[in-house]
Amino acid sequence: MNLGDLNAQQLKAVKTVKHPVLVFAGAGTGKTRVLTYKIWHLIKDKIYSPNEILALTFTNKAASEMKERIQESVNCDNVNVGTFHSIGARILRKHISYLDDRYNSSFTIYDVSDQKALLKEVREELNITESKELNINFLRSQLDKFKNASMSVEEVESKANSFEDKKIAEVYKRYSELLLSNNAVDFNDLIGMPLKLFKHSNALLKKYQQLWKYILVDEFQDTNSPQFELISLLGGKHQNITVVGDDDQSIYGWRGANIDNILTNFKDTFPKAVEIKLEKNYRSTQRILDGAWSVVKNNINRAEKKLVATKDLGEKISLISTGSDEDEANAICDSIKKEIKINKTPFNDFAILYRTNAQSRIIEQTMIREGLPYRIVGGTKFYDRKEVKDVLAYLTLVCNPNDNIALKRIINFPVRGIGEKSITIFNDLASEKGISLFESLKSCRDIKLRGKQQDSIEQFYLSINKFHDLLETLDCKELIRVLLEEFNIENYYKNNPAEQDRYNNIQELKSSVDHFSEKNPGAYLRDFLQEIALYTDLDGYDNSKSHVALMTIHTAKGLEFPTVFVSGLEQGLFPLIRDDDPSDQLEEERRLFYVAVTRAMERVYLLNAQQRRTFGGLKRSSFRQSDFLNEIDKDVIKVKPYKTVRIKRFVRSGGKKTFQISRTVTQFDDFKKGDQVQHNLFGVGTILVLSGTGENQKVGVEFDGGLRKKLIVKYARLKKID
DNA sequence: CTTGACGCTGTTTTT
DNA sequence: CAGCGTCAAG
Repeated sequence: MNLGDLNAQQLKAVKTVKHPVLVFAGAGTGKTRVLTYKIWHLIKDKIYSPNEILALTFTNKAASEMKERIQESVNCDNVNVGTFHSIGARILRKHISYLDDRYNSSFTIYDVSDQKALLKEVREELNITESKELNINFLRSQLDKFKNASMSVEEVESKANSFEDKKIAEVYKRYSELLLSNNAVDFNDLIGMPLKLFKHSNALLKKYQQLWKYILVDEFQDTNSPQFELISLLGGKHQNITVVGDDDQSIYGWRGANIDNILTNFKDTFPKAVEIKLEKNYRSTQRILDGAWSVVKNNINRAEKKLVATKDLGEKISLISTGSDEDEANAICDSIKKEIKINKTPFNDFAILYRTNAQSRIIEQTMIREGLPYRIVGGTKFYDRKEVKDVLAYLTLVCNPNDNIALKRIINFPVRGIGEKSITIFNDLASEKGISLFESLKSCRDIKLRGKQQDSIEQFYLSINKFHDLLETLDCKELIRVLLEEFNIENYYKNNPAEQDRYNNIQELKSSVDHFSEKNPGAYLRDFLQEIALYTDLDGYDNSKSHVALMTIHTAKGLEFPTVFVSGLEQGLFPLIRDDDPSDQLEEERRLFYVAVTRAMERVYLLNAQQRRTFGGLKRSSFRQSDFLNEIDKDVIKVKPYKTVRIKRFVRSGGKKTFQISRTVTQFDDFKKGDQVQHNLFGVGTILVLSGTGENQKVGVEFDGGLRKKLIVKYARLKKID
């Protein structure tokens, strides 16, 4: 590393230390570079020592990449780099009981499905299971809203006027009580509770202000109000804070991200802030940037800026309109094959992006049929699988016996003959005695149950307790093995031929525990559980493998690919608009489009379909093309005609003559007569004759200077010049 | 208490 | 097309 590697603006961002710094860093302008160079600079020039630096990111992937780069450059691993949520969890592990002494450091982090399970209980308790309006998803979104706005239960209660609002307030209250008695927190609490901690204890705040003397924040445009408040508190005293972000890439408004944090709030809170704009783009061609900009510039709420490419103009953006989602997928696969044929591009140069996860299905099927290797990043996560969650619930309960959600999940798995009725009995007993549900299992002998049930409950209770006592002495690696054995979980799957996938997933879980335990010697089981709770599928994504990457645009943020396909450019899908849309939602969709296009280094394909199957093929809906395609600068677009021809082949089966659609051939000719082409050796030429198609296409070319050559497209590295 | 069949409903994006 | 809840039968 060398400060000479940086351009003037980057250098200024790195060297400005004694002021708050706000860096507007457009896509591909070296945002991560500025952050890592700055940390390197702070450490190397002994301005701060590594453990005095706190760097916050939004994804684990960004955090570990930054860690790695710091490790390489200054060879130290004690810089505090982490996601907001993981740093929050770390603070809570130390101090959570200060907030309420019924909490302890073994608390569980609830994910969405745990939250839903808890809300289900609340709905039953409050007798609102009949209400369609107060459904679980709605309630969850309300709780999210409250917590993103740092509203306490009391505040919500006092503002509730209508019957419905009062019910929602009741839900919030009961939900919070149950979290407490379960010794559990939700995702929002990982930010909200440390914030509360610092607000309540000035001594603690001071301690952390002295501990973390320099703060850096990545993707600052994605911060929500509690996150902004948290860094304002931590950095407010010493004012040593650098935030880096791009308002054009703010795409998490629905999660509470407040774009005003980067546009105005930072400058209001830190009036001495130095503002720096990075507008030199090192990633994309000028046409790609122009195309992306021509759409996002229609937003009203944005800071005025325009990226300049350091690369040349590049190729035009291709627009392919197809008749159906199947054809869209075909067009993508054909285009990939063609690029591979002509340019010898490896598979991992391509990314296929979409607005919703549901779109991946048809593309995936087509990729399989065409024999193209692919990898879906994100979507349903490994740790969300039922069997994996079951085992995790065992581990969770062992760590935190107060966790009723975990307990209920496994009390009858594998089957112990304990149903709803028995649980109610234990529940009553627990509230009568004022003990946890788990503790109430101890008294199973005093309860009207069949002897067999009593035996199995007693066994269950004693075993969980035993593992709980072993937590400190047994390594996670061994613990999971003994546990799987003791509760007969592994055999349950192993002996059932229909459950082999699940058995394999359990094996994979075991190896992920091993991996964790080797990477973090001496770590507790609860640390593993925390890592999993904050894990996303992106974290395991390795783009060095030769696969085409399929993911949502949200997941793709921060990544780059030579060639990017953006599918589903249809009004209603992208932009995805609902009936009750607030107008600023369209602006966020535009930013999402901007993010999608600026992932590309060399080539962009925009695709849409007139008809698309929804609800797994049951319904077919028609769409008109996306408004974004009207907004985009026509000069950077090249419309590619595309049509498919289905070949019907007659087959005989059992005397009956039927036909099959054997293959979809796409008329997507690679070269036409008269095309201008570029050859590595022979230079520029014109195509005179053509023969064969697809794999075997041959061309006769006359190159400048009169040289005539006959070439096989597959081997000649011909490039078409637009 | 468990199992299986059936009908309903919902599709944004994720730490 | 799921994933859920409900219901009836074993």
